[in-house]
Amino acid sequence: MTTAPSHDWLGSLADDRLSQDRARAERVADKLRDRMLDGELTPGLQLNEKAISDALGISRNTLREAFRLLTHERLLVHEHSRGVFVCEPGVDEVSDIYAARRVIECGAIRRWTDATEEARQGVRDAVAFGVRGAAMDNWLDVGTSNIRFHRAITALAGSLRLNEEVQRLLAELRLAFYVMGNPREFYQDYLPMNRAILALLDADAVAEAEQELLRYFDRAESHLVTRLSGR
Amino acid sequence: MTTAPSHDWLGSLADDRLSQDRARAERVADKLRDRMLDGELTPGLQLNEKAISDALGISRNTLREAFRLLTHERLLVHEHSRGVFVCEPGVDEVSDIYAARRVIECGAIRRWTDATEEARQGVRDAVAFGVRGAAMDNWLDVGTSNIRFHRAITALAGSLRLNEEVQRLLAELRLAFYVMGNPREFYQDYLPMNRAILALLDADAVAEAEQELLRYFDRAESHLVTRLSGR
DNA sequence: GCATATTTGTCCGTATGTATA
DNA sequence: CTATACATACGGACAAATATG
Repeated sequence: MTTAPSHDWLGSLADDRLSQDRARAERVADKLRDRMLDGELTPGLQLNEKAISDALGISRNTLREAFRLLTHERLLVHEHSRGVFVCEPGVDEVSDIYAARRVIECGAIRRWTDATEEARQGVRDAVAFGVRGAAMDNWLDVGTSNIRFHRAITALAGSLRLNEEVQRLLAELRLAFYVMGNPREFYQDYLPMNRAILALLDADAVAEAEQELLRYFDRAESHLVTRLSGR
Repeated sequence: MTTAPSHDWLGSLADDRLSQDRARAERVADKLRDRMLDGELTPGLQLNEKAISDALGISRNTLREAFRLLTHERLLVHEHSRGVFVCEPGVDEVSDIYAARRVIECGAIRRWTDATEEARQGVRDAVAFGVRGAAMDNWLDVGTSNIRFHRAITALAGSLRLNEEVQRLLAELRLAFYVMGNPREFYQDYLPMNRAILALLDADAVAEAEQELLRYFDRAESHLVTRLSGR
């Protein structure tokens, strides 16, 4: 596990003062999670308890509770008597995540006709957001639209627990995306696939949409795996 | 939230002394989880920090970390400045759980032909265990065999993350089973269904097996929901 | 409605064990 | 092997919220 001693990112955490009362640990966890998904806290980085708790003006116990939350989300790994580190997902983890996503999202997309109109509209909105982003050459928006698209597909099943699980899986995947330097390279191929899936759904060709979704998973996984194994 | 002041179950927690070194909070969480799934810690019961930490010979901070873990598994609920309570899942929660299980397990069962022989054998073993239990009129074993069966179905997909999620869902569901006084009443109908599903799988009739699995979910959910709403 | 006791939320200081230089 | 740095866990403290009479 590589240990980068730079704590430059600490400043960005302490900018706004945390107010006193409740759920402080969860707010700290939210802050740390944001920094991880921004790419500021890179995979493999060690998180020092004292440095962070001092920077945030909170106690170590509170910070440890935040670490627990993030460890449970698989964004941090905990090595006994060594500390916590930002996860760096490898090939095995990525394959496992895609196996889970294949099951969940393919199961969810079949509910298209049974889903609420609101849920179906969520899928359309996600695609539309990505189309606008691509038109304005904003590939960061295209990336987030892709996330939104897959969360919207999952939401067709109408289960909060399923939604949360997919959100965890996507957050974990985001740490693997770190190896993809250029977001455009990764996402430009997938926006057309999302549009195709939506077109099939709107034509009530649900089985074909599921097949297309499976093709997406195959391509995205192999794309990511080849990048990860070549390091 | 009902608060039962009886702390009789504390003795059974403190029986074997906790050894010193690692992951103490996780072991405490395991102990508490076992007591919940045994039915010793009944839904709605409040867990007193000081009483439990004293009984276990651990500090409050360590116990609070264990609470965090179990809260994240949805086995405990945390009410601010009031404390933690054993979850009592209602109709909405149960429906949500079954919606998630329908997606996950139906997606997983389709992998039957692609799964490893080891995973397929796991399904056969679970059914066989239930058959033996029924023959010996041991309905507790039949109950655990049902849990094993559904975990084995999930394992066909070959994703550790999916397995863990289903395990969480089943643990949460177990708290809802509390309203079913007689385990035999609940399980005796489902063992034949599991046998039928296995027979269809072994005949490579995967689509029919999935349909039968869906029927199981519909029956189990309505069975539980009618019991929960009539209180 | 009020006063009191209990419980929780938050934090500190410290002793101990462990890994790394 | 020693020294240093760090994580682990404990006990105690105090404020704030809640429950009880």
